[in-house]
Amino acid sequence: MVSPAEAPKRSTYRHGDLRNALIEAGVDLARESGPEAVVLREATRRAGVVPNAAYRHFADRRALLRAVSQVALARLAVAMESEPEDEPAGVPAVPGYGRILALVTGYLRFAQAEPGLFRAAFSTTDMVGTEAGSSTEAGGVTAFQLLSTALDDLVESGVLPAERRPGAEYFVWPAVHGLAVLLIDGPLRGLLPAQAHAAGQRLMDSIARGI
Amino acid sequence: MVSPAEAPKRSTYRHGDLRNALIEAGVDLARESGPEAVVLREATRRAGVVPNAAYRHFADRRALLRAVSQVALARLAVAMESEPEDEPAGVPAVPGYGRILALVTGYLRFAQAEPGLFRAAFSTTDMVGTEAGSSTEAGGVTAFQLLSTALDDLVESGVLPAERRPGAEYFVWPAVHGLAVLLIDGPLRGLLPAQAHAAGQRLMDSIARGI
DNA sequence: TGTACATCAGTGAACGCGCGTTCACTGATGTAC
DNA sequence: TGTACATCAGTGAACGCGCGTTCACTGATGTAC
Repeated sequence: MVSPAEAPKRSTYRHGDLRNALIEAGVDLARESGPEAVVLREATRRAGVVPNAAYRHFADRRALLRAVSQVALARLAVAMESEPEDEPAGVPAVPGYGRILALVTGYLRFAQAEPGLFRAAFSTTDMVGTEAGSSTEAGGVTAFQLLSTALDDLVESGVLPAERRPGAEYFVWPAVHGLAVLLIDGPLRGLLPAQAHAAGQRLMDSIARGI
Repeated sequence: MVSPAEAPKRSTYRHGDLRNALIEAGVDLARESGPEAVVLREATRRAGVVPNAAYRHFADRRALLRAVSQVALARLAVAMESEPEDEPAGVPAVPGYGRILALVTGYLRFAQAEPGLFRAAFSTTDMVGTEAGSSTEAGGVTAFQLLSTALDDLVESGVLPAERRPGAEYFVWPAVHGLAVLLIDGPLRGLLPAQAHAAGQRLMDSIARGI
């Protein structure tokens, strides 16, 4: 129903890189309709392969979803890092603050631009490298880590008093994440990206004051 | 599979209050496994009724979920309001601040005690009375409204400068909601209620400073 | 360089499942006379 | 107080669907000789 000729007829018997093809299909599904749409049969269909072929590469449906989730987390991190660090008038140019603002803006922008993928990122139970300092296996850096080191830098440059540092990410992150979530499917859903950006700015101001 | 004798054999032909029975069953399902578990057939099963009987009271599955969601929102509000307003040592007794702290604590406590119901509360698209000041039809008051009026009181009692008031709930609420969400299925999942409470306290301190 | 063979990725067919939803029905209840 | 009847809440049976998952298979590929 999605598209008539979804399956790209293989010429070879072997697929070649089915595992990644399935993950990519799963990512597409998540983008379109969120994590609950990451469905084994549809993923195999899109990869042009028979349903049970997936079991050569994933133990079960959850395993595929987990892989998709990790990709989503990685993309979120990339979106945060690649957000340009522009510092307009208003705020005095505090070193390191612009960095955090950019990360947060990237976070919110990603959530709004890719709600399905954003939800998929946080849909699975085991999140990589966010807690207890476990390093990322997938070869990326997580949103949480980006924020943490940015806060560390803030301390290092003397902007943030060291005694305020501990646990600061448990304050900043929830605030941003909460705004993102409410923007996606909460009562703030209707907001345009521009309005969302403004809300993010205001949030960041308050956070800066709070820290 | 859930329970052997789930269906409470009716003696009368008519059920009497099937609509509410279905909602109540739906609420139970949400409590047990979240909004995606709110399933028409199971709800009718628990109400001791044949599946299609539900269509006398709900247009479709989504309509039932919507009703369940409203109940969940109402219960969240009740949990917030009934949270005792104790003000321990540390913080100076600012009038109205204890109230907000209690609301927030109730919010977090509910999210952690009833994660499935909490998720169900925010699962549906049309949330009652949260935006544009639409009043609650269900006869309750929403979390958002509680917070807003508490902030109003804070201004009235002179604690919060009036110029800081506009949009304050768009800062406080996301922060609290974000913490709640991350506590439920995010990387902060493992935290014990006591730890969560501490995190909430710290968050509130930061918020108070931020406001 | 050529042949035999083991590996194992993808096939084909099938399963049981629970779901949402539609249909024509039936029989308890409340109302009009 | 009693009877006829309309209403409409719940019944019974069935539909088509897509899902996850298992089974024995097959045939392309890479390796050993």
